[in-house]
Amino acid sequence: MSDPPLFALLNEVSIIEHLARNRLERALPEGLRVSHFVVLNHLVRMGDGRSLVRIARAVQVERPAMTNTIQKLEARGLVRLEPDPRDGRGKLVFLTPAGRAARQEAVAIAEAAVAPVAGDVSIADIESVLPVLRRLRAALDRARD
Amino acid sequence: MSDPPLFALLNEVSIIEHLARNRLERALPEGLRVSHFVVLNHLVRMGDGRSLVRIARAVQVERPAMTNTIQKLEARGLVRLEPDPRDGRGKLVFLTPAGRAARQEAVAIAEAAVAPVAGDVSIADIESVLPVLRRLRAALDRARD
DNA sequence: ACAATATAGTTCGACGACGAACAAATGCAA
DNA sequence: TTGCATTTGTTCGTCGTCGAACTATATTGT
Repeated sequence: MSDPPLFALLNEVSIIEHLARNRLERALPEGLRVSHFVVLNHLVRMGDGRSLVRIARAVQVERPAMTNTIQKLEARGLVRLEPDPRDGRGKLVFLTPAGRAARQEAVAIAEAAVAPVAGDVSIADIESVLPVLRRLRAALDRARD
Repeated sequence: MSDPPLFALLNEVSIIEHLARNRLERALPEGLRVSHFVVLNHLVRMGDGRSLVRIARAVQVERPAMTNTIQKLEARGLVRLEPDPRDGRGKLVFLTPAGRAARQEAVAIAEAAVAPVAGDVSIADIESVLPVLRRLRAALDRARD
């Protein structure tokens, strides 16, 4: 009656994701959602000037969700849009200075939010686990239609 | 400019959760949501005759979400409700035979859905990873207000 | 016993994400 | 070139989850 190991793993993953997301959501400044933070983070780390679809694919949301997120970020002045000079359909997303500042602040908040658990999971633990998770992620990504 | 290891871990977790959830959602029979499946699964594994709040806490959703989920399950005849004889406010949730059958079918579907990734992640991999994740989950759970 | 507080379940309004469908622009094929 | 399929970003309708607020019942403190 016990679960296959992969189920147990996905179950843990699901609960961790939920707890971490809720925790971060509450810690972030009023109105800045986790989805916004993820996009800001992505743009800082991978470079801005990317199209909506490209960002959407990278952070695993559908295009309408990204339209919504980017509109919120633009309304907050954290992001600026320009038409793609090479593709009349596309828009390119650029970070504003305010966007970079907000991201930096959010990272600090996020670090503080997860700090309490750092004592229970060591760096070595994490690094032993990461390769497997990356492989799992890659496999799931590949298996996606 | 690189992430703290714990961030990288949570990032992988978040993506894996998203991919796995989407994949399962599409594989499940029409109208049976992942949230429904999670509840059925919980009742089979941990025993039925539990209250809504208790189930809600176990599967990490808020009470209104559980009210909604249980109402859907009841409408489908997968679950039956009885007043708690020891607490006039409470309702106890019981699985119906149809509910157990639906769960069994859903488990088979879920197993088939994740089968393609089994080749990339061995049982040994999973078991090496599980203890760390459980510790992380417990830490996050404890740190929750 | 009785008032104050907490808890179970629900309803409500807001919000984010999804799939479907659309217009505009691009790419490909004959 | 012209016609068809693809892609980009958007809008729309639906749905699930959340927090706040409410009723009814329990529990606690005095």
